[in-house]
Amino acid sequence: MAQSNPPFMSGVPELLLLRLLAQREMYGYELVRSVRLVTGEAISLGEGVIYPVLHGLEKGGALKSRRKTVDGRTRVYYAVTRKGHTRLEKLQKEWERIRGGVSAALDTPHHG
Amino acid sequence: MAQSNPPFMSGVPELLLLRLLAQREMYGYELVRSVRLVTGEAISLGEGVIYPVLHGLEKGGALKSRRKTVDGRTRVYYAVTRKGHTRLEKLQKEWERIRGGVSAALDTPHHG
DNA sequence: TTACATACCTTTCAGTTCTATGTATAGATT
DNA sequence: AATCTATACATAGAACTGAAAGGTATGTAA
Repeated sequence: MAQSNPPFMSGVPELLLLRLLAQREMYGYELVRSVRLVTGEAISLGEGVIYPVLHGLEKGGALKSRRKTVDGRTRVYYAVTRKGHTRLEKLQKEWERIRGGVSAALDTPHHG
Repeated sequence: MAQSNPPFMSGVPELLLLRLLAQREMYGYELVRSVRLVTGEAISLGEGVIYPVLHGLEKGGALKSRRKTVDGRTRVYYAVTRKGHTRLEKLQKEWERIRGGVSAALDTPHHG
């Protein structure tokens, strides 16, 4: 069946990519591996997820890209703009709000 | 504009409703207020969100309902079935996985 | 009779992730 | 030479699902 919309993932790819790129510029394929790494293998994003998000963020002015050829291969490096930093902060606050709300609900002891 | 797909909310309504109903049976309108309460006002779900989720869960066998008239008003009370408990546990684990992954990523210190 | 809170429900919209698929090159293996 | 694997970018289509808006109806209070 291939469950196409797993729960709790909306907004997560965007947040993770912005966060990683806020540390240093990276290219798409590198981000695929990096997401797995920094999330402790908990979250894995395919290229089909990563690239559309990168393109969308660049279109929206949150990222800027530059091409670079390394070992005969062309890579597209992405970096966060000022606008992207603002977007990242906003997303982080939003994540914290939802996370806190869900935690509060789950921490309520239930008899069962 | 009314941002129709806010980030980080996918799966959250279902998780919260199952969790609340695991404590005691409740009716739709009551759940609307209860969600706000237990999340410390962080999360608010409208009736247009609640009812479809309840119907979907009942259809899937996770909830069972019974009608009850109180003060001349008919209420539909929902309770979690065994299947619903299984579903809740699964969702909780899933939430914990994503939450952990994102936390790990965000906790990584970044130079900026 | 007006207004409001309660109580239920459906329709429509729109945004997002995911899988699957496709192209192309470099390097290693056979 | 041929094949395989990893790298690197990209798009298309499907499925899911939360939100807003609208609709019906009743009890209570002003």
